[in-house]
Amino acid sequence: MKKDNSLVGIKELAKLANVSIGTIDRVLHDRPGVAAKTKERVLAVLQEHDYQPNMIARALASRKARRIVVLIPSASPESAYWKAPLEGVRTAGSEIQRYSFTLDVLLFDQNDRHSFIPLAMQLLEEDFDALVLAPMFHQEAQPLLQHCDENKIPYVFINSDIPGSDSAAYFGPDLFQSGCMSAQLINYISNPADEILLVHISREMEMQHHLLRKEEGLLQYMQDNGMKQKLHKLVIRDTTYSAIEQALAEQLKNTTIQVLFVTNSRVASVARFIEEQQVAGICLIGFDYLPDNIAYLEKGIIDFLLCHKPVAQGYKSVMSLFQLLEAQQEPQKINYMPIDIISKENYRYYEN
Amino acid sequence: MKKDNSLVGIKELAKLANVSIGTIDRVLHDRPGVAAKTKERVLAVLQEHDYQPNMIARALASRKARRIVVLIPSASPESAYWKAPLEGVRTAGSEIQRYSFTLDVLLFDQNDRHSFIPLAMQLLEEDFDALVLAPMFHQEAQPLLQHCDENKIPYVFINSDIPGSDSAAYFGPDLFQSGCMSAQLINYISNPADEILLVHISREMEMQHHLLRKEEGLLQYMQDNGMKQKLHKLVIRDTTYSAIEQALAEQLKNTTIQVLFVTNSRVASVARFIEEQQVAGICLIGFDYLPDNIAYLEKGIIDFLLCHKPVAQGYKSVMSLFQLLEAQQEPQKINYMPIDIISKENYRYYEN
DNA sequence: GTGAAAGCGCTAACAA
DNA sequence: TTGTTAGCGCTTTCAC
Repeated sequence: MKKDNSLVGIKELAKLANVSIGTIDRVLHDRPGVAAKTKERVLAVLQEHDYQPNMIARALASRKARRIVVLIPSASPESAYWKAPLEGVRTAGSEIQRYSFTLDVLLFDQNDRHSFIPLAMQLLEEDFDALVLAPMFHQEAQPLLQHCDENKIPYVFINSDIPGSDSAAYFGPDLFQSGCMSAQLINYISNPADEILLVHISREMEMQHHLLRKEEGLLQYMQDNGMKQKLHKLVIRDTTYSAIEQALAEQLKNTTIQVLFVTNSRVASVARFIEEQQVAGICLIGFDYLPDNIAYLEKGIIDFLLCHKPVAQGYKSVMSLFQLLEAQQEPQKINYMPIDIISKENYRYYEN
Repeated sequence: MKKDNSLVGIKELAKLANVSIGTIDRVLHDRPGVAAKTKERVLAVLQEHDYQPNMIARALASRKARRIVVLIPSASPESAYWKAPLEGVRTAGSEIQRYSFTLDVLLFDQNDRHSFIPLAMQLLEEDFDALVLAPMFHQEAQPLLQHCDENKIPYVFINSDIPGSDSAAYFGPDLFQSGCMSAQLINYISNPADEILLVHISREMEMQHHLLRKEEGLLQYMQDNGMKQKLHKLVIRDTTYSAIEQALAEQLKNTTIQVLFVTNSRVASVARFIEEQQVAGICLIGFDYLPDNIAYLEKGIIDFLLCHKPVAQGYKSVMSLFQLLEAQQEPQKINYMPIDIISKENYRYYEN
């Protein structure tokens, strides 16, 4: 109603509520030691004047540093994916450190659940105010999540979700929809008579779930839109190049494929195969803005990459917790990231 | 060298340089009234300790509000495009007001250069510290830009550029590349035997330049990639629906078109035509994430929309000036925005 | 030229 | 249960 741009400070409020600024501060932070009636009165005044705390003054005055910890996989040379979320996390970290926040990053090996356990254990002993977790290992994460629940430590999931859990938010892809998008793209670039090869390349069980959701989306779209293309499926559990090479050679010997869809970032290996074997006339689609993939996009061997803004995932995960801790601002529960389509003509300006 | 995370404040520096904090502050801000020798000594200490000012304290202490003004077209019901940059500008505005920055938005009618002139004149008289300008009217903007140059007031361009000027930065699309992207998309979804119709819909001369750059990109790509599709071109200068309807009907009577490419956000009018006339088998591509366009995307009448993150353009324009003023951080000169591809399957998660 | 001191809006420790 | 007060690191004014 009033255009008064929140120029009220605790001093004015104190006067208006007939209390001292100390009391205002107490109810602002829901600290004990305020009589119910007083609290009520103060709250009323707060509401009435739509008090907005001056975050700068707050940051300057409070010397207690809050600690956010981030527990995600490390980027391996084999899979550079996690470099991106880490970058976003770091950016957020440097932004919030002005507000006396600390950020600690703990990295585990996504191929080895045993690398996760000690980190999770360690956190049980330590002091922290919020957690960003890539929940690759549901079982192993249980004690940690329980600890958080018990101590009212908020946590958000990044990249994949544990639907049943009490997380404050999820930042990551809508895998099913991502599959639909792939199917639509394939539908546009292919003809009904064409044949499609779907390739899963992964040795991790947890990952499989990721990939299968995409497959489901693809199948659903194909069915809903009456796509007549014949769909072949190839699962490669050995992620070495020689294994991939062999599996592909085998498959392509027996079938004529026009569209090849790789359900994750390993698409570069397939591209390498296509390049080395000089397979012609295949349209190749895969995932993620990674250097290897971009190189093949540039060469025209990969046609499209889908991408879910991994950097933004990291950034937003941290910032949502910052907002929650600093301003009691509850984040949205589910935050699906954009499904970006990257090609040779637009990758240069892409923002991860 | 030292891992000392800039914990030195002006107080310590004062002690180290054997001066008072007042003097430190003077050299920090290059204010007069410091003996050359003293200044030297202080600067040495500053360097040595790699002093990083505490921006929070600075913001809290300084009561002088800096003023950024934004001069862009208003969003009309006819063309909602500018709603998006405005939104980004507003978001940035609310973020930087914490740092005692003010932001004023001045809107002109993009169809009427006479609406621009008084605003530009008015600014010549007023006090402001930085400017965001959508340079639709080059001629009319000259006095203002000159005024800025003379008074060392930094300015950035949004949405379109004036290459020769002294702007601190440009935030907007790479129109040529945008045309290339369109062509690539068309290449994927069409066959060599297909015919393409390129449609420019605009009555503004300045706009024409925008559209022509896209056309150039398209043509270049087609040539470079040996596209055999026949290309027709239609220019519609009357932007009312009936005019568009008539022009399209005329054109489609004489030619069989498989792909229709509209070079701006007016694609919704073309979609309406296709819907009303029940034209079948046409793939429609256009620009911008606007409600009307999205509605037709949803219906399956528009197939793809290209988009250059208009909200982000507004946001970044303002923030770059904020960074420049607040931290003397020079922005990158040219900031081409991403070229996003939006379809029925991914528009839900799109971030403007 | 230089220093001292009073805030900026808030937090937190200490009194009452 | 409440009020008072001393800072947080910096800017700015005023006095020397």
